[in-house]
Amino acid sequence: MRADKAAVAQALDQIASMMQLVGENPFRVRAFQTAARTVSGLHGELTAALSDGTLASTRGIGPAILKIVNDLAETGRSAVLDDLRGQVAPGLVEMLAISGLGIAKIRQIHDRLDIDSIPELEAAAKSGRLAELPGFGPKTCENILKGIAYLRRASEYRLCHHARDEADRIIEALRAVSGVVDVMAAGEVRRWMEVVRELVIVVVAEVPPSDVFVALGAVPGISEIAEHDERVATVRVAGGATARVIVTTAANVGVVLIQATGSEGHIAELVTLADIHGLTLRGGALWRGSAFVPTPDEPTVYQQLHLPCIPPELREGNGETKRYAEGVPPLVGGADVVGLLHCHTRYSDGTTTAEELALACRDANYRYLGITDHSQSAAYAGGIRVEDLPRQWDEIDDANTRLGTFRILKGIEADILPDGRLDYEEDVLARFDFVIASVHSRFGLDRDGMTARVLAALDSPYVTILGHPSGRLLLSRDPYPLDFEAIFVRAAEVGVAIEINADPHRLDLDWRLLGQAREMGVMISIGADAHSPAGLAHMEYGVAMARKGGLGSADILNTRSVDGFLEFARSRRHR
DNA sequence: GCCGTTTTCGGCCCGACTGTTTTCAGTCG
Repeated sequence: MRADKAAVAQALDQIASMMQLVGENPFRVRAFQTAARTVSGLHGELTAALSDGTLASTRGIGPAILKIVNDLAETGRSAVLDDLRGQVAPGLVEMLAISGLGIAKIRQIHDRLDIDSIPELEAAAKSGRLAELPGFGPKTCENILKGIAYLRRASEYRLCHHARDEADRIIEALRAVSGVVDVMAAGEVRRWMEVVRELVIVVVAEVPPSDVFVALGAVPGISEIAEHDERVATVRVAGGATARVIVTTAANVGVVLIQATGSEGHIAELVTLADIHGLTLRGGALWRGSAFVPTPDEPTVYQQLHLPCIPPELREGNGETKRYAEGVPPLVGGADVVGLLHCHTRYSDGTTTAEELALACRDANYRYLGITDHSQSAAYAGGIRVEDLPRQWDEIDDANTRLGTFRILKGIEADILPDGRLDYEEDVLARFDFVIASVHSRFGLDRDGMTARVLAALDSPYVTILGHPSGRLLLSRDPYPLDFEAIFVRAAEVGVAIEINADPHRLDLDWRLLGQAREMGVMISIGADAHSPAGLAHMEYGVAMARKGGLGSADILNTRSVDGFLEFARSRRHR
């Protein structure tokens, strides 16, 4: 096994991108893009899906792509991919990530200006050479420069799920080093930040740090040690990511882990508190006068500072030490969430049936599943036409007879149209168990226009949940401007929940706004936005955001039983 | 390249916005 699901999916996407750049048939390209999504959304291991024939019988995977997936899985290579790599400069593929640049423009840039890298493109845009091309004007050049700047800023960060994968690989390698007792992720990864700039790994070792660093250099996948002092090294791992590795002893791991995890603000709060209690937090250790205070774990440190152990998610320096001096109210946990909401099936842009998703949910100990395919206006996502709804509802009824106490609910993710109306007539909306309303188009409205649009949608008595309320796509699209205070006031008033969309590309509502939403009486719903059974894994990120926002079980709509959830949806219709 | 209650070839996702033009190509969701 040389490549996992993610690596194969990435390779298929690369093939699709390069095929576009060489002018391949767009439908052939789309077949590869669909296959990439299908593979990354596979339930279980790729090897299993290959050997038991699941993948071969999966929709969208034909003989040609199956062979490529097989080759990639077994050897990590594919003749098709290698061939394309010989034809297309990697810089051109990178350009596809620049917003506003598509295939046609990139090909023109390459063919007419002989440009095949982003730095060359940037220079041409600045010099005015680019604006001379037909179809390119000053606005286009300006947008390309903006797009390059955005991409560059974004490239300093990684999405949290990618960061966690990278951290896990490094941790695994470090665990194998002789003399290493324990290895754990700290920093932004441990705080569940939605984007991560720096990986930080703490190593507990019973040998001197220098021994660990020597061994580190020989670990497969770690290409160089960029710098290190007595106990800290910065290493580069395969793929270009860097990580800070901090080595400590078991007697001091409490302080080291706290310092490696907390934001600067959190550490500053702790330093102040230490001072108040006659202690000094300095140099990676805790001191009482000149006496070293052993801290074998984090609770010991917080205890010395007269604090409860503050969960890592909350260590942001937002005054949490003051807020939690009396004790930490219990945060919502993954097991508290019993309903899996916001899922797509083949009726729109999902890859499986409602029943297949339901079985995966039941296996994962959920008690109900809310299917919410896209509504009719979302043509690009294959939104459901009104005439197809009864067929989906029949299938759900049918599946429910086989699922025992598990329950599938009939929902919809209805587009909020530019004027704030929803995407179906009221008599159709009334037939769903619940409705998620989301904006998927016309992101360019100004703050007042967008706020009025969303407020109007909240006024529909059929809306249960406002989906991904800011529209942000982390590291690729900024949120649209919205008056969240006005939205929270209205949502609380009319009894609409607001979603934390758990897709790691979104994590929207922003956790920074959750405290305010709760104070204003807004119910929060955690939505998986799953397009396949693999999407169930999103929930961990959604729950983490809720925890970062300081929310407890009672603040979350889908911790309620199916009856409690339905009651929430219904009560709003009868106000 | 994939698929089939339109079934082995011919169709596959389309409407709207943006910036460029001066009637439309390219991009996006």
